[in-house]
Amino acid sequence: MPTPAPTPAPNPGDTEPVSRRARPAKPPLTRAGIVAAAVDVLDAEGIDGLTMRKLAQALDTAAGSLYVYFANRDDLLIAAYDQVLGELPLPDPDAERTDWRGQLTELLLRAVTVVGRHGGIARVALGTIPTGPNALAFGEAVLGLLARGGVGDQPAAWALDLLTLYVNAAALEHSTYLRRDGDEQSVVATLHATYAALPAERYPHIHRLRETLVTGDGDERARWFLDTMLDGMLTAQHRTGVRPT
Amino acid sequence: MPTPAPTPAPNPGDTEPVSRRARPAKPPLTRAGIVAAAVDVLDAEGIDGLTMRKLAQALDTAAGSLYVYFANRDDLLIAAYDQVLGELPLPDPDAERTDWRGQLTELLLRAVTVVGRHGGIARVALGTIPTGPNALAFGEAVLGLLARGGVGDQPAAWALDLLTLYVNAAALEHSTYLRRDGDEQSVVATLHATYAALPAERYPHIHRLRETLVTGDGDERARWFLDTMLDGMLTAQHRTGVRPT
DNA sequence: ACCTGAACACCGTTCAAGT
DNA sequence: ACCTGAACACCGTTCAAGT
Repeated sequence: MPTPAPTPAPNPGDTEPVSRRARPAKPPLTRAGIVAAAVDVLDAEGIDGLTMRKLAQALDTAAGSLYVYFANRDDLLIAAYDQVLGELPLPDPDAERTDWRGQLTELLLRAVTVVGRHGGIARVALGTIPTGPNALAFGEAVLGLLARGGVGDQPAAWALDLLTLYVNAAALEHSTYLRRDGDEQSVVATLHATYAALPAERYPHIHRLRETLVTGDGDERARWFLDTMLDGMLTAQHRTGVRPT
Repeated sequence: MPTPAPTPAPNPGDTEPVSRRARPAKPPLTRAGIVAAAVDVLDAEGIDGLTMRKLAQALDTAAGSLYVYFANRDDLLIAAYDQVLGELPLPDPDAERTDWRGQLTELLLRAVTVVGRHGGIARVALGTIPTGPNALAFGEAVLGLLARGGVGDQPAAWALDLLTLYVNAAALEHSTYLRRDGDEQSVVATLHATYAALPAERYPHIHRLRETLVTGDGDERARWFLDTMLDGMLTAQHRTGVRPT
């Protein structure tokens, strides 16, 4: 809620007093204020429930007013995504050589949690490469940790792309688990039932792995992914003689 | 129950052909026919352009009729996704031990291409685990190849999840490149310009890697991903003493 | 059993008119 | 410069009524 600025002292040259008794002169909207409200609506209603009209209502304005600050709904969603990413604490880039691998793991897990808790906003970052300030700061942090691990330039660049993709896809999946209709357990139970009902002759591997396929929560899978990925990258470097500094 | 009104007296000025032969008794709709038409609309208009009303128009029926065959639009999109996956040729599961790694790579690349050429349909497979018949067949094929490579059960299960995620995310990205507004080159050029414009002091790693970050097309990145992933999985197995059969 | 047309309750976006 | 209200051109979904 924006609080009206208190008038400090009667300024002689002030052009202010226009006597607007009709309404107590709402302060103008701002991009920041709109984005903050957008995240609130997002959390309450999900990304599909975040409509220009509902957002305007939450801000006590008309839908058309939003177009002064955002070109369209997509533009607004992109801003909301970057706002959400801003909740993610990043490792200090100047910190001395602590455990880069552990830090990268924690950063990745936190990113999935943060993005995944905001009603499917992850969807706007899939299919495009986010370039908002917080997305860039995240990228910079990841590249910094990879560089400290001695990962080469091209692998690091591609790894950033892949990690971003993973974070958003995992976050989106997490979002769907958090929906009203069913928790993670029931989703997993349904999936398991689907696998268990398959004919073993036609789907021998799925049938054999029907338990294994649904084993492990998001954290466990994310850790496995990152470990495997980094092992693979370091193996390749070992082969080509590159060494961590 | 109200008695149906008797047939009204024929209107003499009626120019409308009363005979039913005017229209040759349209055959009833089918799920398969609707899905096929849906993919056509999808290819022409993209996933956001695939509306129940446009699809009905393409089928020369009313939008409401579609709800006899599909519970809602999401249900239809899921069916369209599986239909698209059906275009993907799968390796013969009975083939004798040929190059499993090469086959897996080709399967992955083809999957990205096939799913990516259909107007963003990949989006419906992100955030959920597809369980249509063709999605299951794809999963069975991937698990088969991994098993032939001697990959353990849990890594194989998680790898399937990860590969599915990658295919759909990469396909979605590919779809956005194929949109009318800009080809891949212009998207990449814009991204590169964004990186190049960043202050080097605040984003040293991104600035240093501004060229490297935009190097490599989808194929190259997919190959790198799979190679790295498999290297990592086989390394871990090597550590724990598991051996390919 | 299936299809139709109309209705309902919404959308994003634009724009003349106000302040 | 910003906001408002109304309008435009759409949506997904439901349902009584027809065949």
